[in-house]
Amino acid sequence: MPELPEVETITRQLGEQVLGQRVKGVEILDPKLQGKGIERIRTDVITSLRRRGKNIIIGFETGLYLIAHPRMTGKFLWHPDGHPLQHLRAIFQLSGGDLCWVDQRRFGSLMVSEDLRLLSGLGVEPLSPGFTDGYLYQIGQRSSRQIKELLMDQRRIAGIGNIYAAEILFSAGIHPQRRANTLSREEIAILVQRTKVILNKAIEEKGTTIADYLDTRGNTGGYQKLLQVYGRVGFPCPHCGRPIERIRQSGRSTYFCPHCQRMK
DNA sequence: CCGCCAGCCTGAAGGC
DNA sequence: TGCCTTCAGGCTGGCG
Repeated sequence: MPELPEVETITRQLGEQVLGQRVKGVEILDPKLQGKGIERIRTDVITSLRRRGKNIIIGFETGLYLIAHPRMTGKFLWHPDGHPLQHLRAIFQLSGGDLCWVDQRRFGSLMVSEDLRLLSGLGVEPLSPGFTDGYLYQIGQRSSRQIKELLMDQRRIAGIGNIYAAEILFSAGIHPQRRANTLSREEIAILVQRTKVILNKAIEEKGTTIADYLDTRGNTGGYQKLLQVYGRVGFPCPHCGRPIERIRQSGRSTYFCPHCQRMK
């Protein structure tokens, strides 16, 4: 579920909440999480917190890393003392409290490794200097895929999912089914610029909560108030007032304004 | 390389 | 009330 802004929020909060703490014990409640090496971090001190794409990377003094991917419903909750927790899948008992991994649908993954090569297939970070007009134009020219699919291809660009892809394309005025290799340099430049603006704004708002997402404090995000098209089928387009439509792309819903986002 | 689909899971919501 | 279908923010692997 979470995309880049949500995972960035989680990572920043964990940096404030658990950096420097020592692991006292680990309890794995979901059998699917067995065999991932998680028990190896039994007494380590947390020395770094990073994000790569939609992955949260917790580094330890021993050189181990815990790599967490929330998929649809995975989340870390820091020290939710006293509150009964549904869908609790793992508990990291730290010197300052409990870090709980909660995941209703159990698609999320946790794994421990000494190197981060398993993340080497991820594409450029969209908020890094490497995500330029030239880069997107180059990968676009080599692809006849629909532009929304390309934006969400984690091997090319790491961190954009279904919500922000729709919002970025609306903001750029580009139809989600446009073939990537038909976009002009001007359209590509707008796309890159809007991607950075929207992702940064969403981070500022601590992410988007549609149904399930919570940050590590158990709070919802704020960007759902700013969504222009996502989930808004039938509502008036904020630009032209015509109804927002929903289509299917590769089995997933895409929301857009057919008037403001033309095919040609 | 590409697109499409099932599968992985659980729960909410809507139709009848 | 209950039963059934559909839908959900992600990703992988298999097929053609």
